[in-house]
Amino acid sequence: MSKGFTTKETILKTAFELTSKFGLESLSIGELAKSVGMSKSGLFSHFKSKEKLQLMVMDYAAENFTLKVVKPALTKGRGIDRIEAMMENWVKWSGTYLPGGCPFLSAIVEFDDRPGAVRDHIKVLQGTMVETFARSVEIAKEESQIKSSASSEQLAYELYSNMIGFHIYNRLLKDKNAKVKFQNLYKSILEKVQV
Amino acid sequence: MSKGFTTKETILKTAFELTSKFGLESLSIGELAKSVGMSKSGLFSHFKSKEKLQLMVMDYAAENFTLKVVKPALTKGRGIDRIEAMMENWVKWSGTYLPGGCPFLSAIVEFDDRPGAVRDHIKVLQGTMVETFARSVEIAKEESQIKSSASSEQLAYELYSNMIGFHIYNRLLKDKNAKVKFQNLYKSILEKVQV
DNA sequence: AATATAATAGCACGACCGTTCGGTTTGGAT
DNA sequence: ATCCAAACCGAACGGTCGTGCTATTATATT
Repeated sequence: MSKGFTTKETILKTAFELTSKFGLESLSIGELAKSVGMSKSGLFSHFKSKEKLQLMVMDYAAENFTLKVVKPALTKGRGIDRIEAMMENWVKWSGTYLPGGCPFLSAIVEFDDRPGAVRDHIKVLQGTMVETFARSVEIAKEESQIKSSASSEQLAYELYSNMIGFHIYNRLLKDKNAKVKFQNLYKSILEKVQV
Repeated sequence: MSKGFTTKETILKTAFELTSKFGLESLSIGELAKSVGMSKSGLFSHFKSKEKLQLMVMDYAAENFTLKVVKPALTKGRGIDRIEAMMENWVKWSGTYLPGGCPFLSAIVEFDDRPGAVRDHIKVLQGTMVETFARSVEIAKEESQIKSSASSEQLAYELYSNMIGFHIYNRLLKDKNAKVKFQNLYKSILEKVQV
């Protein structure tokens, strides 16, 4: 019971890193086994199919995101501070913590045209992530820090778009001012609706 | 001379569509040959390597983007009208013209961690695309429609992020209001700096 | 119409893919 | 110390991948 759990965790951690670097699609069982240092079949027996592995990697990534981005922001008070903390945590996550690109983004673009369990799962995970943003905006509205007329769905969309934009500017274009642009945008997004 | 050119164009068109649906990475020569209706080796001889094929597909996509998004907007007058036309053309391109997702976006996330000719090429193409946006903002500044204090680089970033955000909301999350959110954002981005 | 050249097909190659199976090693409970 | 189940390995399977090679067919030029 214990041993199996430990190695499975090790596998998922390595798989998470490989996915960040090369995408969920290119994550091959043979290569993963080599990275972990065990046999292909030994690794495979932990997951009964590649699809199940992919699903678990996405869950691992989601937990990681919650742990590194969402949870630390909860120590901040309810309102705009918390939203800004989540934005800054995201920059750190995307820019320094991850060994490669955002595992969700690659999964999204790789699977949004392939119907199946993986696609459905990513959709759910990204949906809850967007809802988390929308909820934090709602809280800021309850605290009278954001105009009650503002749409939390719209704001969540704007914050989300900014995150993806930063990621591409930072990773592909290697824009040195990507972080500043990101901060400028989320601040002006919030200013616009601030009471 | 003529025949070769025609079939090569046919191949690239099909490859462009397959890339839109499944990504540049998953574009396999065998599958592409089957779609076009010719033999694997016959198709392969047109491109001396898979990498060259990928580069040409990206060029094809860039031409297509220019043709469908940038060029039609040039009929509009210099200034904000033209910027808004490009935004609307992009929605049409991304939402209705393409058979799948944005071929650039998939290429970006698939290759931003794989050094090589493909990565370098995408970087150049996306760079010029962003510069096109920045340039159209510059023009609007020359026409005194946008404050001269506004940073065209910053605005290009904001417009670009919005485009990617829309794409994900529309394709993965299947948000029915994605287009409205997109329009709201680019309008508020432009309003903010309008003279 | 003859000829040179481009375009395409067929076949084979080594490598890797996900998956299965039979056997071996290992760890924890009795 | 014994025993059983869990963990792991090695080898092999049918497929697909990109890429050569040789031969054949179609096209363009003279």
